[in-house]
Amino acid sequence: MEMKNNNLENQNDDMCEIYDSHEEVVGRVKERIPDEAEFTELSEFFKIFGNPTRLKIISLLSVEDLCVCDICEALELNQTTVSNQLRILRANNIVKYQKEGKMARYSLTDLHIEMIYKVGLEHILE
Amino acid sequence: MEMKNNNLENQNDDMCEIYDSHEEVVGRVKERIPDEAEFTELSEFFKIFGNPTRLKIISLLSVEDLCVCDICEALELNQTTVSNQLRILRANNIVKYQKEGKMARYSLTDLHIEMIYKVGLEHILE
DNA sequence: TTGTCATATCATGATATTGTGATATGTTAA
DNA sequence: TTAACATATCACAATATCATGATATGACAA
Repeated sequence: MEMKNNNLENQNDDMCEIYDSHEEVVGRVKERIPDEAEFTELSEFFKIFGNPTRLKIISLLSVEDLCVCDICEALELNQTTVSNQLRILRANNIVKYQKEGKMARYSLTDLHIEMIYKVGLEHILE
Repeated sequence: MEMKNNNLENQNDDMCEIYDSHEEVVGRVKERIPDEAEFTELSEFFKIFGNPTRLKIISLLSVEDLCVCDICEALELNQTTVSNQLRILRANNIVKYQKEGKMARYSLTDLHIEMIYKVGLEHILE
């Protein structure tokens, strides 16, 4: 298709009254988006929300802080699965925990997590 | 480990002054979370945000509506890649489009998308 | 110490997702 | 008609992610 090479030369002007030329538009929007590294980091962050088990954990913790075994019971999942997902959630700064004897009490890192979860839920329910 | 079978019998009471019994807690939080189907749908929805190319498209469209070739140019990606990701974004109700001659002008479906994107960005930048 | 419990880590096969080349569709202009 | 362009779909190899079994760690009780 060789779009890249041709695109700037053969602009069709049939919509210039309504919209700016493509060249102008492209230049303008390019300036206003984050850089590569931030997109990578952000996509890693959102990837965490893209798994039902992790979402369930986030959902539980948005109600109240819980230890691992309570999460296992509430979700009827085995301990390895929950623990593995908690590790991923921890590594991505989505949950934090506090050791209490042999237990580990997990909670959400901050309000952003709850907001994102709730806005998403709102979106799919409407 | 057989946690499931033992858990209800051998509750350790050493934290009952501070926290409710595990049984109570588990019962209570279980009631307050969505059902299986909603978690599946929500995770499919969030999965879309977990890819840098799609995030870039969302980011561009949060600045202004764009046609496919402008997106290709702005992101320096080939047309197939962009078109494929746009299909996924469409299928998941994240972008919509309007045909204008041979062009297709894409925009974000609603404000939820922009909110989620921006809260996420805020989270990783802090 | 030894045992048990709560949790974490490692390894892995099954499955899903990625970007992209090849190709198709549909629109406009000549 | 034919050609050129904008966009969409298909097919696929490379890569990533999943849940889970096996196993390790670390705390407390006996």
